[in-house]
Amino acid sequence: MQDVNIPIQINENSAEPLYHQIENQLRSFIITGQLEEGTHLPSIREFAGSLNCSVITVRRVYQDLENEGLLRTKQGTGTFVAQVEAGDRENYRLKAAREAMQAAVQSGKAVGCSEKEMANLFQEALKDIYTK
Amino acid sequence: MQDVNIPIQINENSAEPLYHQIENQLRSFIITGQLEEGTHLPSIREFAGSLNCSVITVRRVYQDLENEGLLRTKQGTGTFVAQVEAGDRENYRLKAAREAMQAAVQSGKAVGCSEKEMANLFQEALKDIYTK
Amino acid sequence: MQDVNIPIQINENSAEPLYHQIENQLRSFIITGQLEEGTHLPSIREFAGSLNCSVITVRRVYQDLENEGLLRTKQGTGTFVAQVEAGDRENYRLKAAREAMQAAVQSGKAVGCSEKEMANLFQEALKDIYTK
Amino acid sequence: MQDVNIPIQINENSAEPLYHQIENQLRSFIITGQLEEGTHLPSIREFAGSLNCSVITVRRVYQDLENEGLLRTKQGTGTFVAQVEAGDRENYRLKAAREAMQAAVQSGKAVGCSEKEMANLFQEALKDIYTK
DNA sequence: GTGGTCTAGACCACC
DNA sequence: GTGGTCTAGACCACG
Repeated sequence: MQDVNIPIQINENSAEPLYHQIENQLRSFIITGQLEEGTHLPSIREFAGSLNCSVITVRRVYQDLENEGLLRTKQGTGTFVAQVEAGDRENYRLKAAREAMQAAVQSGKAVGCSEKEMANLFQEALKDIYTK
Repeated sequence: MQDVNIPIQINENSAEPLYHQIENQLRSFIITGQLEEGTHLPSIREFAGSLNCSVITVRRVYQDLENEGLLRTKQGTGTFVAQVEAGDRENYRLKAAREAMQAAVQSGKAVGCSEKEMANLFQEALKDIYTK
Repeated sequence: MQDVNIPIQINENSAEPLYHQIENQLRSFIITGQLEEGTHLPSIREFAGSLNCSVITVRRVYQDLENEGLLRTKQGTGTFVAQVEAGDRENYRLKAAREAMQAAVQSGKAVGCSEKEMANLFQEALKDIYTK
Repeated sequence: MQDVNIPIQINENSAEPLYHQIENQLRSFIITGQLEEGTHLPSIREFAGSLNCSVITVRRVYQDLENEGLLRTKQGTGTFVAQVEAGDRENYRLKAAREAMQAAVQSGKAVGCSEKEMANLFQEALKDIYTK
């Protein structure tokens, strides 16, 4: 149980809601194990200050993730990273990636890409992103 | 110049806005050539009726696609599929697919997927979607 | 799909949060079938007005129940009672009652009640409440 | 007058506030006679240490139970179990159980349980909890 | 018109 | 100090 600094990147120009951006990144940190079980997250007020947003926005993030079972909060004490079962963690980890990939292939098929073209796009994306 | 029936599929449960679903499918039909240049689209009212949605929604769709240069509206006559240059068509065709693929790979990396895992997800998606 | 009047009872003196009271009663109406699938709920503004509370409170209620899968909301259109599978409905229906009953018996055992005493308390409660 | 070890069980995951859990269990021990009149309770600090919680929490517990007349505090000496009249003891004993049972039956009725279903739930709870 | 997001600020309960 | 609830009010996206 220790307090930590959490490097959230906010994109103000994105159409994605603020609370969504924060949620997604925080979820990633938890399910990849970069934030360990029991870690004491910053208080909502503190986090709001460092993110330069409203406490309500942070509260919503914490609450949503608590509903997902990734956080545990105790009144008067703070908010902590919950215990995540190994199986659940693996499911969480692949769920977002799988959904995005299905969507990508779907939209490729919609505009008439062949399987070969899709494979090229995939290799291209892989190279672009994993060598950054 | 002929009037046509356009098979749009609406998913009521999707979080994707209605106008977006229609736009994307109509765009696909145009850039894949399933709707030929000069084709006379249904009137806003008629289309709204057959889609069982508001005329406002269809108006927005036509307007957005006109702004993209895919449609052309003639006062008092109707809305037609515009001329699409071969190069533009190819760009259009790959743009959406490429962006979705980049997003998918990005989100995979975010949750710590290895390149191999991504490749598996890709093959899985390919099989799921192209054999449907 | 029709608009309805929903008789929510607010107890201002209760320690139970306002949004909780509303949620619980609305959930009951849905899972008991008193609100049928597809029913168009009042808009958040309208409901807030008739409940004499903030729109935010109503929004939270709708959102929580949507997360539970009991409601479905479409931007610009409104909020509707979702399709509830028969099995799910039965589970929902008994879950709250079962939990309360377990808690009651637990607390009875904690203060040393015999099984016979508990049975008396149960019969007493049954008579008090079901003959009202 | 003797010092004792008091086996309080804390459930960290419960939504029930910490001070409530402790209060309820301590109250049970007193009214069931498991803690006899005159028993010298641990000091606030000592108890807080063994429960691994804040002294503030224990102070609140002692104070609440003193207000209920179940404890008696003597400056500089400590906190003791007060005299409980036989009638009061019986009232205390049944009060919590009766209230929980009424609440359970109420919530059962709210979701449309028949009296027979309630009886089944009661028997089920009785078996679950009294045979543990 | 509908819901969706974000804000500032108040007051309470808990530790 | 912590989180929990509720408020009023603004602005945007959707139909």
